Amino acid sequence: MQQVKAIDNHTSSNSGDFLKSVQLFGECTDKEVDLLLEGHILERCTKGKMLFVSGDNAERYYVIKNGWVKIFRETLDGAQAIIDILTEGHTFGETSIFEENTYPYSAEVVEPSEILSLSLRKLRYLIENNPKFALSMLSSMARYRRQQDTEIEHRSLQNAPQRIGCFILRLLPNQNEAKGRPITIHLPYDKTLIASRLGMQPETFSRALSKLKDATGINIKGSTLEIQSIDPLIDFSCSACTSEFPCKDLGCKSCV
Amino acid sequence: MQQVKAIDNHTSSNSGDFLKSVQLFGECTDKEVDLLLEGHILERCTKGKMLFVSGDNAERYYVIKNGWVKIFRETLDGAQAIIDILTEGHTFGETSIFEENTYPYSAEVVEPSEILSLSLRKLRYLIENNPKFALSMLSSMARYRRQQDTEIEHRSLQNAPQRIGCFILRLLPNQNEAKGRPITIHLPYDKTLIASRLGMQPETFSRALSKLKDATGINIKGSTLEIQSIDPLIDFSCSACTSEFPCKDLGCKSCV
DNA sequence: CGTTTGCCTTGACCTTAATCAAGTAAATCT
DNA sequence: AGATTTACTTGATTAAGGTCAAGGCAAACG
Repeated sequence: MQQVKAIDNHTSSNSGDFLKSVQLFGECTDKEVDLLLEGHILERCTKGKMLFVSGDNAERYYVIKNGWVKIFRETLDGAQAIIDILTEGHTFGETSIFEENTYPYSAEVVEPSEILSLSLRKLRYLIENNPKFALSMLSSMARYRRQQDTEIEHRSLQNAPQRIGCFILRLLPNQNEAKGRPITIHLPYDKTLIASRLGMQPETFSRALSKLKDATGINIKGSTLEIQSIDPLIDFSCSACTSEFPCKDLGCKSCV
Repeated sequence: MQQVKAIDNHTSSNSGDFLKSVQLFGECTDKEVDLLLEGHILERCTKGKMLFVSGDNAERYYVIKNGWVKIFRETLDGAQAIIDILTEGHTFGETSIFEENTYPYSAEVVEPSEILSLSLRKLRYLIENNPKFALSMLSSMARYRRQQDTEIEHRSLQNAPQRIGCFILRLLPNQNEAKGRPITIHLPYDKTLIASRLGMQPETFSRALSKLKDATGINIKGSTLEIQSIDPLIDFSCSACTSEFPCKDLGCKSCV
């Protein structure tokens, strides 16, 4: 019993530290974090786990501790529209506070992940009673909104190989430091999924990736990419973009 | 002097009523509305007027009383990415509170419009001091975010004629009442602009519109559309969409 | 009232990406 | 290890939309 409690506390404290590292909760007090964490669940999920389906009744929201989660919707005939694919430090499902308590999209784990789920009720309480937190939340939504604007822009201005190049650049944790030196990166999830994330077919992805290789000199071995310098990638992809590199608006791990 | 003041009050009161009719400000008290309106400017703008350019220092945000405003960004070589085209009751520039006080996009009036501009400082004050208002603002941002999600979805699931059909359906002020009866509508701004709003070339728009005409039996005379029944339009466009008609998420006038 | 301008349409052609169909590589299972 | 599934690649073909060029039409202007 004692032991179980100790473990609980430990877990909770870990999750507390993690929560504070998420931009949205960065300015919360210990007391607030404790409130938010009441009844929290930290789940280790395998690939394929559906967290919720569009239309489900929403009582919880989610924070990704690590891994990747696909946010999407489906038409009646099964075509998927991928809204976003999120990782470490991102939250989802929290806007259901404003949507009659249903989820407006589905969420599926696409790589082994640790996912924290928390009570929407407590989140709502915090928003309603702490103007400062409401401001954090607004700021976080504004950031996401800008990101989606950029997403729409990319779809209309960039072609397939350029979108892939841009996607790769956004995988770099610190784009400025990456300048000029060779890097090896791993694609974070299936190529087929990257393809639909970028709004193209798997075949197109495969071909566009080799065009990108020819154009920028990157090296591809399965899901491992060797990049001698990111400069050619920047030249190739960012020319069709309205913002300069490094792309502030985009969802790399460092700009959660 | 007395007279001028009277006019000012009158104007102010008009704008006050208008502001309260906007969802974002719907729950504001008279006192709050007065605060927001301090130093407001109501400007009658002609087509082509640039309200601000991306990167400009942001001190004011805007509310459209009537007319249409294009929100966009440009690449170095002049290609435009249209983020949105807004009308009556929509606000823009307000997220600059969270963006180091610069506008992340440009705004241009595309049809004769009356535009109200207000102080960002006072908006920020209200957000920081009235949790209820912060909540309204969050709700408004969540609504917009859902709209952008849907926009991304449409770009990937609908083809050109379907996107036009969907655009037309969203012009109807009350989609449910429109069911089954003949309607005449006018395209709200230039076809070329509608084309880029929908992410296609003017030539493609022109051809796609006649495909839509063939498929749904609508009648086109210049910028006037005669629709006997919207049902064929719904069948044609909404089949490639994840939400059922009427499309709740979308920016028709009635869902500001 | 004719001319000009800008907007729109149409036609011909080209590029891109989607689709269809095999084939290969890699991972998982037994 | 061999079998089976899944993910990925490659080739051939097709369709959708983009591009280039020319012409029509209507509103605005002199």
